Amino acid sequence: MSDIPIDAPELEDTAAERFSQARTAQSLALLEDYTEMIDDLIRELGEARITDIARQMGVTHPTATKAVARLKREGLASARPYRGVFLTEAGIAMAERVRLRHRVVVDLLCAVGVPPEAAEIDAEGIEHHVSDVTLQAFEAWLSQKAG
Amino acid sequence: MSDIPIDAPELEDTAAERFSQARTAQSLALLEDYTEMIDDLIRELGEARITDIARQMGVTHPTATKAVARLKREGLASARPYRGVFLTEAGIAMAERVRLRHRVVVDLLCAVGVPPEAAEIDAEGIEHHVSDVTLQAFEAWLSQKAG
DNA sequence: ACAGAAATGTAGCCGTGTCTACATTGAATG
DNA sequence: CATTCAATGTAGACACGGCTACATTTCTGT
Ligand SMILES: [Mn+2]
Ligand SMILES: [Mn+2]
Ligand SMILES: [Mn+2]
Ligand SMILES: [Mn+2]
Repeated sequence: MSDIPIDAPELEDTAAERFSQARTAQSLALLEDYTEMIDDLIRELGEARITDIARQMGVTHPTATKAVARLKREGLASARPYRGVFLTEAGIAMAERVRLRHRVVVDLLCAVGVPPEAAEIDAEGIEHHVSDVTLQAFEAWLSQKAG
Repeated sequence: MSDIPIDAPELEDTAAERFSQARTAQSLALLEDYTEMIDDLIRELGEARITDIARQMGVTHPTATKAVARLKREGLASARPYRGVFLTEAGIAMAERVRLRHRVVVDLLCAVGVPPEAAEIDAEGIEHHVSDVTLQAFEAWLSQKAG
């Protein structure tokens, strides 16, 4: 690196980096959705059971079990057989971060005229691809618009 | 359906639908990125070779080959051994649709103050989760802002 | 306390997307 | 024309995320 030949094409080389970053973001999406949603369940019901997690995600219970196994493997959750699922500190942190992003994305979509129903649906996918700098820009724009 | 019990919780049932739609959108993301990018290559270089496709996507050439196989299977591309890859009518249509969405998303992000570099990166993931109604809202908002 | 129902666990299948390693083909160079 | 190298094909491994089917455990109502 730092070896950028003068006049090199190199125009396209950045595309690979974009796609790569999008793939990385996507690989985190499932973890983000599960942590946020498990946190929701704990807040609302006092616990997060596999059945509820599965229903909430729209998947079967073995799929939810596998996802929780991955959460545990990545240090985001803890669970013991036949007991509810709990989030670690890291899991709670991820849940809160993703909840904030979800809300801000929905707010921004609504603010530019997207119907709330569509905003809520699209935000579920968009949120995972909003970088910190973009999130800050959204927040700044929203507060400037309101204030 | 049409059997909505009065006072039912049912609040959470919509979440599953959101997640499900996000998963569907994601399953199309790879096809969209490849069609758009192959179309770009054909425009710029006159042909889309596996090596170029792979470099552009930031993957190895067997990965690109498999992706092209899926494009063919889904009727979006055609290719014969040791020849370049071509898009079908459906593939070209998808490429153009996705290119429009990409551009509109970047424009909107920039318009609300996201730095162009970040806008370009984030748009690569966001574009796949922008529904038609949201796209229209973006376009309306942008043209209203400009006009 | 017990039987039945509900929840959870587990095994194993499939499709996808990534990779490495190796085989084959095509193109360029002398 | 022969050699060599780049491009392409192909095989096979792995991780992931979805599913069905079946086993086990826990909860619940009588
Ligand atoms: Mn989401
Ligand atoms: Mn969300
Ligand atoms: Mn993309
Ligand atoms: Mn794009």
